[in-house]
Amino acid sequence: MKNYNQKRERCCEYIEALEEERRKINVFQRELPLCLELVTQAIEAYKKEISETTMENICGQSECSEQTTGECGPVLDLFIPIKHCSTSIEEENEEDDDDDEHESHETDIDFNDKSMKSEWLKYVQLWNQPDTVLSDKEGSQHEIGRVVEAIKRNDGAAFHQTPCSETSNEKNEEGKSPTTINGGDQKKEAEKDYGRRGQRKQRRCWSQELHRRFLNALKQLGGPHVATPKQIRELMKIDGLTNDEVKSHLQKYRLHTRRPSQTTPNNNNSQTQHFVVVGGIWVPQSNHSTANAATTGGTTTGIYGPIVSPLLSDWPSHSNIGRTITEEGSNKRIIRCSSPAMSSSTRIIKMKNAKIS
DNA sequence: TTGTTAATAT
DNA sequence: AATATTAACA
Repeated sequence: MKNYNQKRERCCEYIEALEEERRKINVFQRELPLCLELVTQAIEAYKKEISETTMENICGQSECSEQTTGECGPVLDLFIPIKHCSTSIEEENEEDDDDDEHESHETDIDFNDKSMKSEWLKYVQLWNQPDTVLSDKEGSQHEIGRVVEAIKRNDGAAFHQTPCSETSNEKNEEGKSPTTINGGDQKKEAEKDYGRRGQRKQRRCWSQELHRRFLNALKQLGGPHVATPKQIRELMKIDGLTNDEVKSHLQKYRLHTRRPSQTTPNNNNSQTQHFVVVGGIWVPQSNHSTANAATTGGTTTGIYGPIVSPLLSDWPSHSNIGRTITEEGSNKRIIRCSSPAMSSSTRIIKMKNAKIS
């Protein structure tokens, strides 16, 4: 009776929300085929349920609906907490994107169901590490587990230029302690896995979100040249993240930072920038005067790109990570900097020292 | 601890 | 080719 109406109404709500979701996802059809499929399936399931409920209502029977509910309800609850705010995954991203202050609540308030779920989702997004996340409630839902797994992989691959490790992710069930998410266990796992043969940790993909946090921390600390790995790690508040990882990422970031800007229009082909050796470094012939600036690693305006802008942009010079894919450079302008690893002041100093001593 | 470099893996 | 991990060194 009223049960029926309620149920029906709820289903309609779900369906509506799902369809909206599907519209959004549709844009990323290519990148998130499974996600799309999942949502579609869910919609179907709910439609089916509605019709079944109708039948029940007519016949006065109530029985088989339980199954369908059991099957697709959890999925929806997992992905679309309609009750609260009809968030989508992306919106969730936005949420902890700009505001940095509310990180405290993050650790405080969770432990009701919803927060647990969002935590879960966060981890799904932030890490490509497959294991240790699905804690419980998979008893009846292998299917969902698989789908989720697939989505995780897909998501990881979709948003990043590097395909992460897509293939090696499917050996994570058995009886392992399923509860933990943090780094300690990851390490242990890694040791277990690679202990015999090698000792390489599983490669970690720096997802957009992760990188955003990284940038955030960087911003707060005053830029890539003053921030230290430890500080960054602490600000990022990702557990399992190690200093070394941050260090490595920071290193890469800095390299990007001091790379030549893409500004030089290569239209004139014979445009090989002429470099001149000044005091042991390569500088563009045009302006020797910037040599000093270049060595300081500070505000170089010479061959090295603008440095302090990265506060807002993802990667200093070029990046097809985040934004629209801006038609990759069809022409390579390789000549750039003569020595790729030629870097900061320390190097120069070292060179000098070496020569002196 | 941090910054670099180089070797190696993905 | 780009990235990530690691070890070694200053």
